[in-house]
Amino acid sequence: MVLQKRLDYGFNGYQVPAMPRATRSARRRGTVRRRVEENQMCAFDLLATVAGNLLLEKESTPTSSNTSNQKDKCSIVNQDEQDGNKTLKVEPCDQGSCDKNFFVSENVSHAPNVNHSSKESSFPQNDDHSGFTSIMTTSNCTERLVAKNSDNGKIKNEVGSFCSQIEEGLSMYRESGGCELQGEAKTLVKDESNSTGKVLTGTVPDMCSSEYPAPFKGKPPAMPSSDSSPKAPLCGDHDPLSLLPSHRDNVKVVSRDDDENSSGCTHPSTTSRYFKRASRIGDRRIRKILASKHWKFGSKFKDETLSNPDGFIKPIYRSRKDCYKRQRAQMNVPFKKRKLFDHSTVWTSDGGTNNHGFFNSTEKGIGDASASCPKLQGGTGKSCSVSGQHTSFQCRDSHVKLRIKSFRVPELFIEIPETATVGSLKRTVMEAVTAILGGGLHIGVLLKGNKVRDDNITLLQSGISHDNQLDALGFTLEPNLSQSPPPLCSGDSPHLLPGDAPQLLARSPHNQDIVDHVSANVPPESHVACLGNLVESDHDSAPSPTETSVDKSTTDSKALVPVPAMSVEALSVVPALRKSNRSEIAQRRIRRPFSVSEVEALVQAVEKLGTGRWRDVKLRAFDNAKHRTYVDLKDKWKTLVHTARISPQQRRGEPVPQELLDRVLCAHAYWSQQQAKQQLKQQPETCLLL
DNA sequence: TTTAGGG
DNA sequence: CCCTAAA
Repeated sequence: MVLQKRLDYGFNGYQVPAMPRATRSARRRGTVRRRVEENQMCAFDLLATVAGNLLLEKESTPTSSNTSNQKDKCSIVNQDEQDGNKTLKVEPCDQGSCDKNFFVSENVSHAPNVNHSSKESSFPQNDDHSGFTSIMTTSNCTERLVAKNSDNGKIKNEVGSFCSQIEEGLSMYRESGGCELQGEAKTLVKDESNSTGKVLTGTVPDMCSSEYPAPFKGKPPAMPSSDSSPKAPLCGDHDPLSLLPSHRDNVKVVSRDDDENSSGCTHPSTTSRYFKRASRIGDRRIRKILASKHWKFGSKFKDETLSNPDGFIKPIYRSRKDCYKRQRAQMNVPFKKRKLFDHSTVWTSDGGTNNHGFFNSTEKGIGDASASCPKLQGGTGKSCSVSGQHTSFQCRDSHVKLRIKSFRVPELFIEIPETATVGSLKRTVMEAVTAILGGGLHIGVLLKGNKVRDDNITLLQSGISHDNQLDALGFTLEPNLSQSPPPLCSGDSPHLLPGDAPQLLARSPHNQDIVDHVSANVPPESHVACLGNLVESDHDSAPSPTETSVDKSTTDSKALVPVPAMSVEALSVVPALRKSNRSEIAQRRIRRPFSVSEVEALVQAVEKLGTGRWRDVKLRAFDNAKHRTYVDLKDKWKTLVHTARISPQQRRGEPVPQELLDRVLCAHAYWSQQQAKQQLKQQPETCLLL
């Protein structure tokens, strides 16, 4: 069975300067967007191809019988199962079957995301900010190496082995801090973790200060630093160089750095919320800040144009770092405000000569892409609709032939300064599209407006094979939301991000230093471009090997992405590593049990601040732990109180020292009393007033 | 955005 | 942890 699909990527819409809202759902969208952004670099080349005409061809082994039980074969979207048959190949139209195969299949499309692991060794309980901030940084880099064979445009399909290679190869970046591609070694980032990483395991001195309510003064909380984080073996660190693909003629290395971490500020909100906020913020930021400022630096990059030897023009992604640095330098923004800078989704794209263009895929746009489709049950969604036609349908041989006239790209929102050139606009759009494409696309199948979710049913079973249904058949491109679960190495230490892409940013996980942009090191003229992608580090000590949180994947991406022109590998590789199937955009955050040290910190903070001031508690004791929101802390306190009241036998999970539980009860009682007193005081007052 | 609580 | 009403 051969399905030939021609893909025309159309924009569902893009807006120039319009920035969509920020709704609660932004969180999800933000996440999605983030993901997209994360991977954006991915397929530049693909983009080019897309711009032209793409043929999506699916070749599946023909099933001789209609009753083929081989479900997979019928599914257009692949699943996890690696079935060669399910692979979608994107090929240039003119070549019906050449070796250029872009694998779009999900199987392959797992981006090598990295996990990030972060670890906070302890809660820095510094009072506030001064000393160190925590940050973890993990940058996840999404990296892609794409090899291009310039000859004849033939691309070698080396996906299988390549994927693994890449991942490993990338890891090297992290360690060495430099990558060498094609004989060019560029230092992208230095991993400073070793040098700067100090583990803070102590108690915060001030905790014992007089602030502590009288009742507790007597017992200054001792902070056991139980948290020493064992360093897990670095997974994925292998001899990178050897693994790096050497055959690529042209490798484009793009590094994206997220500066989120660099700011070093922690956000009180949940990670997922971060995204939401981030995206929103990002927009705002883009709108407001970039609009006015970006071109300050914009000019700076003007001259940077990179073109491949073979005449391929490669857009260079500059790191936003520069921009951000300036901004930061200019403003000493208070904690809350600084948040705004986090997760900015904007990166300056100077595709060569102009860098005025900023591309921002808003949550909505991207989010819709992925999210809306499923919702489109009534009919094909605007953004998701794909005009598809079947050129022919042959029941007899049980082959379904489809011709997809065009694919619609989910909404793209682009903001670009008025002063930007048309060329930059084009590039910006291109980048936006690339970002989406590079994000590891999923193909959605819509039948009469309903999304066909079950990939295992046959076309026959789904009804797609019915002639009359073909008109109702639609395909959608969906951002790949799936997260790549961190490798099994659940190292607490950030260094360990096993499967991760090389982390470009210097991280000092333990001391949680602020990571500054390392990307600065990258010479402008180098082919290494940095895309600014903010990395959200959550250095949580939570070892969650199985973690697949969206947040993480989205957040962590810092990447150095070598993107060779038109390489199949890029697509196949990147996506391949990615975990799939989680199309759910918003996933429940992974569970991260509080460690004893965290509990300690929490108890200490609550003893001091009382209940009801969770934000302060967060700031005080968990400022570095981005993944602990004040809500989380509040919830934890709730459970702690509960735990303290029940018998030890009934308790589950990591045992909390009785001493701590006692303090919990004590503090809880104390503050409850205080609260009651407060109310009593107020009662009379109100009465008097009345 | 935070708090406070229920789920 | 999530979700939300309230503030």
